[in-house]
Amino acid sequence: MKNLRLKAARAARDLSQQVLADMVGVSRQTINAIEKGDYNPTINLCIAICRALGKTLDELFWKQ
Amino acid sequence: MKNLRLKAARAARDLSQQVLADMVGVSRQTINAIEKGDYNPTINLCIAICRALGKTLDELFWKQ
DNA sequence: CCTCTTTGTAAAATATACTTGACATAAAGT
DNA sequence: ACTTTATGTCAAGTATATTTTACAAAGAGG
Repeated sequence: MKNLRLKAARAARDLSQQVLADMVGVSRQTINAIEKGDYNPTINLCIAICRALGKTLDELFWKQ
Repeated sequence: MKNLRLKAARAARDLSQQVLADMVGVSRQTINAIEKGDYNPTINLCIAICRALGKTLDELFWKQ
């Protein structure tokens, strides 16, 4: 399923997928795939994304 | 660096690495490596571990 | 002692996260 | 019209997460 919380948090900071990808050191396609929900990123990448967006793991990646 | 919060949470529930590994569907070595801090598990595995131990991502995997 | 459980560790193989390069589309600006 | 930016998607390759098999050491209990 899509990760809309991530998409929203990125939008709230007005960052493109490309810019966020550069900030965390991965390719744009990786960010796109995570938002699309295709796969299963590593925890270190999730943490880097959270830091870039000023959120925590629970806020962006925890599934109730 | 070691993940001592994970080790402590597992100890608090009196689970061996093997039993936790079975609960979340990975090998014992994978749990051992995560506690040892060798590597970088996927987010879905982290979530499964959190569920098994009654913790959240922030409690076990967030780095301040 | 002996056995069983737990943990630590290692090497080789397999599955999959992630990259690179590319193409398509839609929206915004000139 | 043309260009630029943002997003979506795909296929082939590379890096690495995870498995399997195996061995060693320490502690608990019989």
